[in-house]
Amino acid sequence: MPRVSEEHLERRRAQILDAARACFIRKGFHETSMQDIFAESGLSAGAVYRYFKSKTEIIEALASVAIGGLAGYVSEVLKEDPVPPLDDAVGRLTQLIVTMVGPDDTLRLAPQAWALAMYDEQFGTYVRTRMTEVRQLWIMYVERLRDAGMVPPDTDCTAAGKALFGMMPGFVIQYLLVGDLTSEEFRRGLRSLASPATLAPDPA
Amino acid sequence: MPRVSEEHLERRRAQILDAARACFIRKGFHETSMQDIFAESGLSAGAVYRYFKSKTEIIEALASVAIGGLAGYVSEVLKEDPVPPLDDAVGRLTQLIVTMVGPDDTLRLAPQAWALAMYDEQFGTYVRTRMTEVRQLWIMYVERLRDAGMVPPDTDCTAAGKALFGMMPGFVIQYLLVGDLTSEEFRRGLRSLASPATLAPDPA
Amino acid sequence: MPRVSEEHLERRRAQILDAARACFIRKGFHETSMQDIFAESGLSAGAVYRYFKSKTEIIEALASVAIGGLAGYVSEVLKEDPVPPLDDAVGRLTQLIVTMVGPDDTLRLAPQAWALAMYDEQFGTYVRTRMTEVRQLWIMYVERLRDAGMVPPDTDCTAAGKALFGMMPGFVIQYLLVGDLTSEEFRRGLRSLASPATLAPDPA
Amino acid sequence: MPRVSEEHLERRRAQILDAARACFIRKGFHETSMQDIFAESGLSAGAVYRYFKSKTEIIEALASVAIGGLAGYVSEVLKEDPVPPLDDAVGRLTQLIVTMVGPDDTLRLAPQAWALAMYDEQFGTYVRTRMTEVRQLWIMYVERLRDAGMVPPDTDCTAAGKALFGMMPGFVIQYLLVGDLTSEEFRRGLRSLASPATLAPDPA
DNA sequence: CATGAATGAGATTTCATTCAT
DNA sequence: AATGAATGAAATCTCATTCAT
Repeated sequence: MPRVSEEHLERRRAQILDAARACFIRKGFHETSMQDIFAESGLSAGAVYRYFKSKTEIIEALASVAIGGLAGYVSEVLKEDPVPPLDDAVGRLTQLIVTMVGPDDTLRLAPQAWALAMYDEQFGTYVRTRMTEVRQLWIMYVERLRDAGMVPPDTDCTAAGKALFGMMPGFVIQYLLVGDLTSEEFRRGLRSLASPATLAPDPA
Repeated sequence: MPRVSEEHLERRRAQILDAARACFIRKGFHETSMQDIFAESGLSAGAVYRYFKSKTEIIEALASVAIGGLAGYVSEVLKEDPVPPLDDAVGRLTQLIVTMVGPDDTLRLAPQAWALAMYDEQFGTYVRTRMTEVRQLWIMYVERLRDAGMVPPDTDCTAAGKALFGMMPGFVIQYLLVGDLTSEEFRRGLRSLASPATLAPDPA
Repeated sequence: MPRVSEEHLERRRAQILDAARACFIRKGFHETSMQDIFAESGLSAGAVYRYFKSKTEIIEALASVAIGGLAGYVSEVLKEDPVPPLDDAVGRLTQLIVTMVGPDDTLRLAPQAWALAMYDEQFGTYVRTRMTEVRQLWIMYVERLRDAGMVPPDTDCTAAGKALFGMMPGFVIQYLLVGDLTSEEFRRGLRSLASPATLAPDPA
Repeated sequence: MPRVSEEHLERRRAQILDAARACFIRKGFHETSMQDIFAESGLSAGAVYRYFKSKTEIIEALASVAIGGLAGYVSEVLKEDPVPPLDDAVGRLTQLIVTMVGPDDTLRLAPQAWALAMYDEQFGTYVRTRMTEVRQLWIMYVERLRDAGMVPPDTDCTAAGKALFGMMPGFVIQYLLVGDLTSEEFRRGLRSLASPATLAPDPA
């Protein structure tokens, strides 16, 4: 069935990734065997290996999406003009996470991707790079808050950006794993904490 | 025959867990083979299997520590009297994470444990339970903040507790995986954000 | 449909054999995959299979040439009139081997063909037949030496022919594998040994 | 069944090599599957892989013996004092080949080993080294013939040694593959050719 | 208590070959 | 005539686990 359209090839790749994603969510990267993927996709071994040259390549394709999938949207929200208030920004991004998990479950693989990054040198490097990029968006966002007078002029924007970026994994874990957290509740929680009264007296 | 001291048994178990931990950190749960653990521990297959009846049991032993290891300390800090300010509480607990990673690397397994919990029914249940317990401590902490007048009386303490609890995974990931975040910086970041000026106007 | 010239077909066959030969020399018959041959020839699977109905057929086509390729020339030299002296005959045939390896490397497959003949019933029969034919030429050559008075009248021509034929593999191996033997040196070596003084006293 | 004697280990290795040798002779290195070796040896996959870490290692173990197996004996014969006549030396070594094929068929693998050496870089180097060593014995043998006055004083001993060494592969192939040559016949053939009358007139 | 040889199912990947287009 | 996607059996090797010693 040769001489096949570019679109056909693309569909096949998607078919394989869909199958692999389903398996990985159900059983994990390593407990999923290639046989599982053949069965789930309805393709033969040879067919799958025509599109991906190893299991690792499939894992990395999906894990990369799980890690980088949100990046574009984060940028969109955080660069909005005028600069959105913090609870809006966080609330909309967590909301986005929720809606994205729906149609394309890839985000459910994020914890597995973090785990993989902890011991796989190469994938770890990729993940660190992507995380640093996205975190940089948060840092720039805090700089804009500062320029807008919404945080004090002497704010350590890098530190604040790291703290904000750090809210996302916590939301993801509670949303995906514990399963009892909504975007709205998270936002509400944030709002109540945003007061100097919660802080230790300034050391200065 | 036997007649071996309780202490001896405990030492053997520790020896095996130490070896397994080192392997798991280096290669991950599933890429680590039992033979890797035999080699790292200097024990024979038979010896290891006398103390743990399967690889799963070893994984679960360590993953449980990675998940629950901090629980006791969290309680200590959050129940302190008088109730510590938010940045103190968070700062001390992230500090604790940092110092705990030193002597006993088990915490480095936390991301792998989260990942495992995503698809392993039984372990997932365990993790959810433990997380909920620890999160409950944060919720109670917010209630004490409220009683002390440090957050408004109408605060949704559950929501706020979830938000606070959610800071921890973000710190862990940035600390372990990206490797460029200190406890002090995280705290500083939090402090600058704790202001109503960062928030959208109250919808009410 | 078709309407393709005989010449075209012949060219395609040659193209495939050229590619296969290159692969076989580089990687051996069995380590070479059909996909290697497709790539080397620049043809598709379907195209190759139109001209050869199996990998075995390709191997046999080339192995046969490797075994039988010299036969015609051997005959030419050994049947020359007047009968050439032994060192001339051997020298010219080894020389021929050397010059033949140049333009068409097929001879480099000879050791693989011998090996194949050792365990492949059918190919072994073919090789035995061809070897026996060529060896017969050597035997007839010795008979002519005898008739010309160059070896004693009671010479066992069969035995002597086998001994002479046996020089060829030794030359091929040293030439192809060790790579430090020339036709001229081989001939010189032979000359110095051709003396009754090297022999044990006649048992008679 | 641990804590096993050195001898047991040695027996197992031998058992595996025996099985592999039988398979390799019957089907060739590459047509023999590891399953074939498991079946022939009566051992499990795991057991075989405890003793040899790859199929290649088994092939090389046997191919090395096939190549180097005779070396010790060659030395013994060629260094004998007084220096044995050429037909004796060749006759006794071919005789040795014949008797060695009997009890331990490894020699039957020689053609496969030559073939392998043609394209396997590493094994090729090994084979070249061993061949050069053994050939050196022949060269030294010719030097002793010269010193004993059995060949002319101006003999090119290297060339003559190469020619003599070259008789062996020819004998092996005719003996193993065609199967109609005896050591005695080969020797007889040599004797009849050892006369200056067979040679072209000296060019000098 | 401890050893470590042995098991054998199962993992990933390759490969000769076919056939719809 | 030619393509090349697809097949699926089979290849090599690994691994958690057992049990005779």
